[in-house]
Amino acid sequence: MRRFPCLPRGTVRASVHSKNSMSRTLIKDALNATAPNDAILLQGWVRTRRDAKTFSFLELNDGTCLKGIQVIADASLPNYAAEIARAHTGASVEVRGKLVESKGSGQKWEVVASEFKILGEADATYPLQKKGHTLEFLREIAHLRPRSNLFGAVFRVRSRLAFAVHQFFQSKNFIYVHTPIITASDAEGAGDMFRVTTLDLENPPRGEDKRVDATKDFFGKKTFLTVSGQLEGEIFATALSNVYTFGPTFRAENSNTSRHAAEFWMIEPEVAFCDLAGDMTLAEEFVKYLIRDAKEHCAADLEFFSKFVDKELLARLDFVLDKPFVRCSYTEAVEILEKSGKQWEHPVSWGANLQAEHERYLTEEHFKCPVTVYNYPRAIKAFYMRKTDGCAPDRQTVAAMDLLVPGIGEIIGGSQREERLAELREGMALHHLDEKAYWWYLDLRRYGSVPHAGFGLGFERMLMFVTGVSNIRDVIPFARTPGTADF
RNA sequence: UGCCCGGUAGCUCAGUGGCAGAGCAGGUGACUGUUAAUCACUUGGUCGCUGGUUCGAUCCCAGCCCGGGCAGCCA
Repeated sequence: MRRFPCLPRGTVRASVHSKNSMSRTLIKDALNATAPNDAILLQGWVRTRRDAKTFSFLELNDGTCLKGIQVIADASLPNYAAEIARAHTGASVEVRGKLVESKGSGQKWEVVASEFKILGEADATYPLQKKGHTLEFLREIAHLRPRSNLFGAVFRVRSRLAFAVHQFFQSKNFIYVHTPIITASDAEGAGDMFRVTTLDLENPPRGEDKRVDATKDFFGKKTFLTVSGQLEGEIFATALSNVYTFGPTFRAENSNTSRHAAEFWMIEPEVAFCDLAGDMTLAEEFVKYLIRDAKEHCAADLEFFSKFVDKELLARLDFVLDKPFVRCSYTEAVEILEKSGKQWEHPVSWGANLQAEHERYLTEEHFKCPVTVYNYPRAIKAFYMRKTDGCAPDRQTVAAMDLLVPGIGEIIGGSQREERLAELREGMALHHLDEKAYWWYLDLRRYGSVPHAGFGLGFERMLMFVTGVSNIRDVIPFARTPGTADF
């Protein structure tokens, strides 16, 4: 659909093939009208039809907002008998008529049709019914589910929040960096990677040792889909000061949970001249900004979620906005868990990773609030995290932090990075990494190194938190999970 | 990948070792400024697949496939 800049905001030229040039009004704008309108053109999909003796009610939705608009099609319309019978749920239609104040209750405006045309019929096999469907069923018809109330709302919020991500960082003078999707570094430690290759898998080139010869591959070496843009982000942070990435991320783990996907979108800010405390503050501000933005710009959609998905959603979002997030060191967290008197499936002890049950207890039961846990044992965290000064030898920690939220668990993971060359090399040795593969990363510490920190926010997990939708597959247009890459 | 639960009409589900059920959707009719309208009637089935037990299996057993939940991995 072509947009014409001369038209008022929200109007779109109906079609270059139209008999006349009346502009399309989006249903969102029609519902927000401040005055009646004698000539209006609506285009959208029929949600439901109710027939009276001498006319029909049609509820029309075009995805621009949650609500549909009520259209009155009178039996005196010349094509009424033929067309109205075809106006089933799901059909696409074009309506010309008058926007008038509704005689019925339940809506302010409605459209009395003077012309009514079915553009695309939807017969009885159309899978979306007026009744509610299970999320599992809707996943199987991911090509049609955006036409449902829930998924329309989810993807409107997704779009808005993606925009808000940029607004937040741009307003703080962060530079947006496009880090590569294809990467040759296979030891970032963030999980299994998808191999990228153009080699003939049936008959790959082999070296003298009979092993597949990766030097014959497209890039002359083994390559993978990125699991994180962080290392490249650090390159730009140590040049442009404040940067962020926002793009797709890939993990080839065989994870079958409601909060893992093989392809997801991650936001990774990286801040030069910043320590862990500053990193935690930025994370908290960021999360609150996104929530506030959704509440402001997606109010109707959020109300829908709180009515049909999670009754406590709005109260929880307000609560999160009102309170400062709790900050709790790993060592304190372990003490809390040990003193809780709970029977843990996974035992708690200093040095062991916090398990989901532990994280859930901290954020949902003990603090009842988002919690940032920081300073984790060095042995269980990544090589690039900054070694904490002055630790007891058997309790060495690094400046890592995880932001935990009720219902979802970890939504952000971040750290202050090790900026000291000697300590970084020590960390790499500890994790058995080959320095040669990271020569450029080490160079950042050789030349003008600065303290810096950053984190990764899982965009879909944030959407789950904001919408109350409890499965990650339902906040991604087309989810990629083990065994599933449909559409 | 491990543990657990499920798969019966288009959808949501009930059910039984012996003729396959309901609600909704669809169809027909009635009624109505209706709001997931209402009322009456009505069409609709490879009971996930394969094999086994049995006179007889949708039901019991085994294997497989698919979906979901939880755990691990993490964002």
